Amino acid sequence: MFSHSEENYLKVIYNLELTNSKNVSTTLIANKIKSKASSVTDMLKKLADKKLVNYEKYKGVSLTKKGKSIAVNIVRKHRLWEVFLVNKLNYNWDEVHEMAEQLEHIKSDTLTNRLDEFLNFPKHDPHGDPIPDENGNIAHHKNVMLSSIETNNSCIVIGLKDSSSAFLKFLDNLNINLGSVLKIISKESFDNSMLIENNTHLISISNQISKNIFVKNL
Amino acid sequence: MFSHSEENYLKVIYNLELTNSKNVSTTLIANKIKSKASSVTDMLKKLADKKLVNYEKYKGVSLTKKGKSIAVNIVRKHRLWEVFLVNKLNYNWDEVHEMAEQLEHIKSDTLTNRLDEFLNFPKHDPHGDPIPDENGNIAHHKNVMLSSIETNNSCIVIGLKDSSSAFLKFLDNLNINLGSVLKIISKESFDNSMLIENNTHLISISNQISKNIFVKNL
DNA sequence: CTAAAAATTTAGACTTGTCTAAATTTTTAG
DNA sequence: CTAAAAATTTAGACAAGTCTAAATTTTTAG
Repeated sequence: MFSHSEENYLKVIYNLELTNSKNVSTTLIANKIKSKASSVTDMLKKLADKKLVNYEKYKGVSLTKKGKSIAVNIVRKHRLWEVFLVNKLNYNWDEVHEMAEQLEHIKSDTLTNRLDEFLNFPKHDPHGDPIPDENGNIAHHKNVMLSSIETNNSCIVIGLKDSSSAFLKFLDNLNINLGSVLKIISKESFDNSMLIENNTHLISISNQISKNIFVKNL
Repeated sequence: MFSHSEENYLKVIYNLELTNSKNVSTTLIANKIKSKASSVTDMLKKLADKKLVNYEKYKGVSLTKKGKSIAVNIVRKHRLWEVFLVNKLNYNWDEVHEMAEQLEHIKSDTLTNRLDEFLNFPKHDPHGDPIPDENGNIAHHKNVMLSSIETNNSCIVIGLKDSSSAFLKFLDNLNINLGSVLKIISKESFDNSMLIENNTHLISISNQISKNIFVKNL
């Protein structure tokens, strides 16, 4: 149906539409997939021919309904395979991205849904990102960041904005995971760092970090 | 490391070396992968440059040690994924080949071995074919075919020579599976068909069928 | 507003893997 | 043994996807 490469572009455009503006620029895509702007232009034309993106020269792209539906399906597969790797094969949350990048392109009408069932219909992947259902419906985080929680309040970690391997390992070292309950002890106004309590440990967290952790107020 | 296509050629050459002569011909490969002889010639040259096959013009190919080791690893992954699909996702043995063809190309140093462990180190895939271990060691069937069993003897089904979807469905209909115990009631000399007993059922089986079922004498 | 900078596209080339048609080699039948 | 048939290789073409370098358009700074 669609090539590995086409699927990758659609997935990347989908993710960039969520985190950036509505129309995604050529350069942004090129950086994300580590290729060149000229290569991206070529592919955008092909995707536009297939009615998967809305593309106008020099104006960037957005996904069409059809393109979005394909992208969401790739995201669904990526996240389900991540759950499989962590829950069934005992990988750590920082180890699964590359494998899932490959597994997300496996084509089968039924495999994804059987995997979903085998994993007990998980709602979130190991980084807290929501998993679209069979029909492409996907819940979205409410944008509550750790940085916005008030002193003396407690919250629970529900997701991450940046799921790079380096960031995940860093959180592991601080003993912060999905579900961790954090209490804000104090906030420093000069650098916006915060002192938080995680079980018995006191941890100082920079603003850069606290702006990348999604939480739910307790 | 190696492309999807290169891996496929190596796997096919490996399988043809087992079932056919030592040197595999261009045409045989072309038929197996449904491409053209000229395409095969091109690829054989590339594989020879990479020291994965021994290739001499007009003489066919054989795998080098390196080529064989890659091929065996692909076969290992293919068969482990088949076990996963049948044992964990409840697919039937005739439904898994195409998915496994895709999954066998997933590249990860550790994934295959973790999958192996998760599946409890299975020795055979759902069609009775042996699964190579981590070091590439692989058991081979003793070539006892159902057709060679004497009247009044019993045997147990341990594997199949032809694992095409059609043949697998056919066996399903006769209620013959891996592990089925079959008793030979009689053999017809004029067409070499045999009458066998499977639990309570009497089944007549043509010689073409009985030559494709591996068994172990009881 | 305008010139320089940045972003984007175009043109042309390259790689991988495939194909058709023609040429060559090997095998086979008589 | 030899001519026809079959198998194999070569030559040249093509599609997908990528790249560099040059041209063009848009954005930005003053």
